Amino acid sequence: MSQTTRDHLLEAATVLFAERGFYGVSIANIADEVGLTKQALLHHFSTKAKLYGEVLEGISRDFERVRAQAIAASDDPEAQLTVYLLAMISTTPKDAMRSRLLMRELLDNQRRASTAGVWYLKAFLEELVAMMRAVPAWRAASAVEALAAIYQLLGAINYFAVSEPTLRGIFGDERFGALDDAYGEQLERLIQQVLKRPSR
Amino acid sequence: MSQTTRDHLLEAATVLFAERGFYGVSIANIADEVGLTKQALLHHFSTKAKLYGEVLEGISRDFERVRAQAIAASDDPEAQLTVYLLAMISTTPKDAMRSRLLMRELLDNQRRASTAGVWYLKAFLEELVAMMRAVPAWRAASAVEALAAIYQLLGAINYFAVSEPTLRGIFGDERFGALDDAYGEQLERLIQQVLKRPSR
DNA sequence: TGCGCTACCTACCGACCGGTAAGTTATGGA
DNA sequence: TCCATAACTTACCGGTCGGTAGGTAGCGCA
Repeated sequence: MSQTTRDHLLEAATVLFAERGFYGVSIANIADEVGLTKQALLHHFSTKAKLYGEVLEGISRDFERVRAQAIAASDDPEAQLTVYLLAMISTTPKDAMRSRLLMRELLDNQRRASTAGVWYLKAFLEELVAMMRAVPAWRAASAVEALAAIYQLLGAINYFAVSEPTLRGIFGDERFGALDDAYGEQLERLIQQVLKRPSR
Repeated sequence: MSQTTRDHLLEAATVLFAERGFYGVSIANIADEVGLTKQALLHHFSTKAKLYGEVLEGISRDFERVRAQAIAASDDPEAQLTVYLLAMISTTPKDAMRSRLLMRELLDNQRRASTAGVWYLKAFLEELVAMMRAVPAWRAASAVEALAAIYQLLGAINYFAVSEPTLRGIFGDERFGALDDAYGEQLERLIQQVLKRPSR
């Protein structure tokens, strides 16, 4: 069984798509990464678009697992959401990679999804809105208000995660390290502020 | 004089690069948009990279002009920064386009700038940090702390601007309109919260 | 033994990529 | 009037793209 080969291809594809985007990576690039030809890749995933789809489904599962852990860790909706959001920025490379892929999806979606008709982010956003509206201060808010607030937090989190290589290039490694530390602290405070504060 | 032709090419390039990224647009695409051949484009801008550079310089000038207006409008550093940040999200298509280009630059920078060695965003960020540290509550903060806070606000602003087509696709036009309204209101409150609050 | 299936391979296709070379056409100044 | 220059053009180049066609090698099972 070559489930392992398939998994290797999927893993390489995830990394490369996150780094360079759907249009910035060729299937030959991905196949090279695991020492195969692109025809071997096409044998496992019949088209590039299907491979990309499986990559997005993979990170959706990752997010869902993190969410389940956050929910299991506490009975307080506020704590659950805080843990979930902070988990996205915990500085492991894998978390940053997922953020990048999310951002790529937002940017490239217009071209890709409008032809494919698949909106990978919809369920993800709706779950976050549901978690937000379980928080006492947001219980009376409309779905739209909750989504707006959630999106601001997602922006603060993912924008930074995405910027890492650029900020490192601009400011150098040691100053970026200090920035990274400061960011984590301030983000937690920002989340608390938003969660405490009702919409109007 | 064909300064106009040059300008037309630059304008088309700005729109297309914002929509599809550096690697998602060919110089032939851009030239087609103004009814010329790609060789005509290469006559005005010798390479694709130079054209892209001029596009980024153009939006830098746009940002600088908006900043100058915000500074001229008030003597209060807090009001200046608020006006500047809110101007980025004022829902005109051009503002959203600039946000997309900024985001593309953050994402693609690793490939592009690391070879070119040009960091278009550095001056932009440093000016924002300077404005932040002119605000009373942030006067004692370190540059890194101010940058972290600024980056959270930039994230909240630009992430939303970038997501417009995707959110519109997921939720439809009318629900997106409601979200857009809610976003503006809540963003202003978020900016106030961050500006009032000292770092530690 | 032999059949079918999985997992790959080489060879190729038409389309497109950024860029070069070598023109043509129009303008404007000496 | 001549001639340089600007503003384009067509015709290419080598290379890469996603995908197809048609294999082959090995393995499990009847």
